[in-house]
Amino acid sequence: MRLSRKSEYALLALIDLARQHEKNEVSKIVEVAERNDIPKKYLEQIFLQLKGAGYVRSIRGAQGGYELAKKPDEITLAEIIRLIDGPLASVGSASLYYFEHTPIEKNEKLLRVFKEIRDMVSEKLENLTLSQFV
Amino acid sequence: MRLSRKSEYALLALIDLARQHEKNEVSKIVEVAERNDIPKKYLEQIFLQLKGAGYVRSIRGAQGGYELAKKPDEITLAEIIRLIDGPLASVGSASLYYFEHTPIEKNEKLLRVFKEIRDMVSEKLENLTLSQFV
DNA sequence: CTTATTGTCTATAAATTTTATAGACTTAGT
DNA sequence: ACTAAGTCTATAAAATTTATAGACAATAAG
Repeated sequence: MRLSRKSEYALLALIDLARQHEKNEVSKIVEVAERNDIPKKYLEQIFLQLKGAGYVRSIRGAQGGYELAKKPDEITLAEIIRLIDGPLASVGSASLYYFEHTPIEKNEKLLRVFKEIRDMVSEKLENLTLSQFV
Repeated sequence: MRLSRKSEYALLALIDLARQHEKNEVSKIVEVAERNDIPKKYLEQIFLQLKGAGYVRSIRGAQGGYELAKKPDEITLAEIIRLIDGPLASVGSASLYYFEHTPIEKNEKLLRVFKEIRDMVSEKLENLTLSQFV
């Protein structure tokens, strides 16, 4: 899978929150944005999406901000990338979570190769959590 | 990396040519297109690109067509995908052939993960040739 | 030597995705 | 009240993907 800029931002922002998590601190969007060179307005949207999926919690109003909604070791790279970018697989027809028919199915051996690659990639990303990157 | 439809078409078309290669036969674009359900006009462009890169040869005029310019076991999946889609890596900053700076470089450990994934994927695709799929 | 067949080349278009930016609104602390 | 922060929805600019169109060039067959 190709990571979008948005996924890269999401991972960096979550790791940032994971660091604050250790200090039991809440971060404002603008702080996370500045620390990681992420456009603030874009990060707002990303956090909303992460919040909708239950990875972060927000506190509104003055002195508000964001914090992780789970422990850093309970959030894997795989689920974040799937949330933001969709399939980990290289082709839709090799994807489990986002299957769709694509021309490559015409050649079974070829399809098998991309399923094997998907397996290697998922295995790796599903076993890495935010806690490994703080 | 995410494979584009175009890459899927290119692989299928090349494998088709590899089959004809065994019979020492030339294929017309329209034949390859029909056998593999590829839009003919799109396949024209793909073949032109593959020709430019030296993977296929064309014979012009009546009774013309396309054939492989190399032996099937001399063409790897990796090089075709790189030609059509660019980087195998998930992020530009983990790519050797198409390196570019991206935000993820801010976290070295994270970058290392995507370099490891790139290595696994390249290793696999560089060791598979068209001959394995005829 | 004319015609039919097939590849060549370049432009363009439609759709989708990516990468944001804008601004009005809501909530909560002081 | 006022200010600081998150919320929500719309929109836009750019890039990429996925083709389609059509005029042109080369070659074989009759």
